[in-house]
Amino acid sequence: MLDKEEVKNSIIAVARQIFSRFGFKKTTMDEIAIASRKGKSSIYYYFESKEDIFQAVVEKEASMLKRELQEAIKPVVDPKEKLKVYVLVRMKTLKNLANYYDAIRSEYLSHLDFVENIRKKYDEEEILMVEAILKEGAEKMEFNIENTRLAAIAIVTALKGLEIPMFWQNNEDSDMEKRLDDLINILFYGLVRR
Amino acid sequence: MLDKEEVKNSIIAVARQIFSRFGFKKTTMDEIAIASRKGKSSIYYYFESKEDIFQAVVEKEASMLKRELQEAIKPVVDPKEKLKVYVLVRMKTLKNLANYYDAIRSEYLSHLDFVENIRKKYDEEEILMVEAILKEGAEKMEFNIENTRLAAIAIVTALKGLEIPMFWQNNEDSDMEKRLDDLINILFYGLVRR
DNA sequence: CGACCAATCGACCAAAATATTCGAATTTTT
DNA sequence: AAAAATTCGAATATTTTGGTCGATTGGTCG
Repeated sequence: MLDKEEVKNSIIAVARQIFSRFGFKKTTMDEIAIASRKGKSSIYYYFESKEDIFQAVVEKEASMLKRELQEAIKPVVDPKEKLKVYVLVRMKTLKNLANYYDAIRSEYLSHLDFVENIRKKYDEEEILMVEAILKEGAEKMEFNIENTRLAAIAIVTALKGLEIPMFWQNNEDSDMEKRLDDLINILFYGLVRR
Repeated sequence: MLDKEEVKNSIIAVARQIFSRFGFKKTTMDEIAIASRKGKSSIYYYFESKEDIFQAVVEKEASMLKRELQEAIKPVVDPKEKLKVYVLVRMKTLKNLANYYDAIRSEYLSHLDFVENIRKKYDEEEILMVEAILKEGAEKMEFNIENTRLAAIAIVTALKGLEIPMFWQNNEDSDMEKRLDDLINILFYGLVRR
C-alpha cells in the first residue's frame, strides 16, 4: 500500500496543522492520532515521541521556506532586485505562517534543545543565501560591500528582528508591499552604489 | 482604586480572548490568571469556577451581539430593508466571532447545562427581535404573513443553520455582501407583497 | 496607632488529562 | 502459512490543572 515514508509525511502534515493552531503544549497526541485516522499507538510506531513529531514538522517548515525563497530569487537577475524579492517573499511567507510562529513563539520551547539547533542551522543557511546575493551584487559592481558575510549577518538579524507580529498584523497585502519597499530602502540604501 | 465590578469585567475581557482562541477545554485558569496579572487564587476570589468565567464571557458575548443588532436596525425604516440589515449584521458579526464559535462549537459543551440555557434564552430573544420586524412589516402591508411568530422561528432557524463556517470561510467581504443579498432573496422572496 | 475588611497570593492537593508502553490482533509480504 | 509490518485497545506513568487554605498585604476608619 503506502510507503512508510508517505504515512509519516501524512502524519506530519496533519500534525503541522494542529501544532500551528494550538502550539506544542496544547496539542495532544490524541488529537494528532484522531486527525490522522489512526490509533494513538500507531503514531508511536512512526515517531518516538511528541517532540519527535514536532521536530519533523519544524524541519519540514524550515526546508519549505528555504526552497520557496530559492525558487523566488532564482529567475531574478539584478542583485538589488533579487535582494528585494528575497525580503518580500520571506516576509510574505512569514505572514502566512504567522499563526504557526505565534502559537510557538511564546512557549517554553527553550527547553527543547532541538528547536534551538534547527534555528541555528537554518539561520546559518539563510545567512549563506543572503551572502550569495550580496556577493553577486558586489561582483557585478552593484553593491558596495567588502565584508559580505558581516553584511549578510546584519541583514538576516534585522529581518529576524522584524518578525514581531505587531508589525504585520491588521494590514492589507497591498499596504504591506509598500511598507516593505520603504523598509528595504531604509535597510539597504547605503549598500547601493550610486 | 478599581471597583470590584471593573476588575471582574477586566478578567472577563482577558478570558474572552483566551477562550476565543483555545476554546473552553484548552484554556487554563493559570493562563487567565497570568494574562490578568493576578494570582490564580485571586481569580477565584472573583469567580467560583472556570465554568463561571466562561458563562460570564458567553453571556457578555450574547448581549453584545444583541445590542449590536438592535443599534443596527433601529435607524432603518423600511421593514424589508430592516430585515436585510438584520441578517447582514448578524452574519458579519458572526464572521468576526467565527474563531470564537469555532473553538467552542466542537467541544463537549453539551455537558455544560448553562450553555444550553443561554442559547435557548438568546434564541428566544432573537426570535422576538425578528418577529417585531415582521410584525411591523405586516402592519405596513409590506410583508404578507399571518403567523409572524412561526415565520420568525423559521428565519432564525435558517440563520442558525447557516452558521456553518464553510459557508463563510475563504471569502472576501465584498463577495460576502453579494452572497447575503442572494441569500435574503432566496429566504424571504415569498414573504414580500408584490 | 490598631482593629477590621477587602484583596492578593504561594504552596498544596486530589482529580483529570496526557504521553508513552505493551502485548495482542490484524493485515501485508514473502 | 510463516514472517514481518502495521494497527490498536487497554494499562501505566507522568504531568497538568482546577480548586482550596492559610497567611500576607494594604487600605480604611475610629
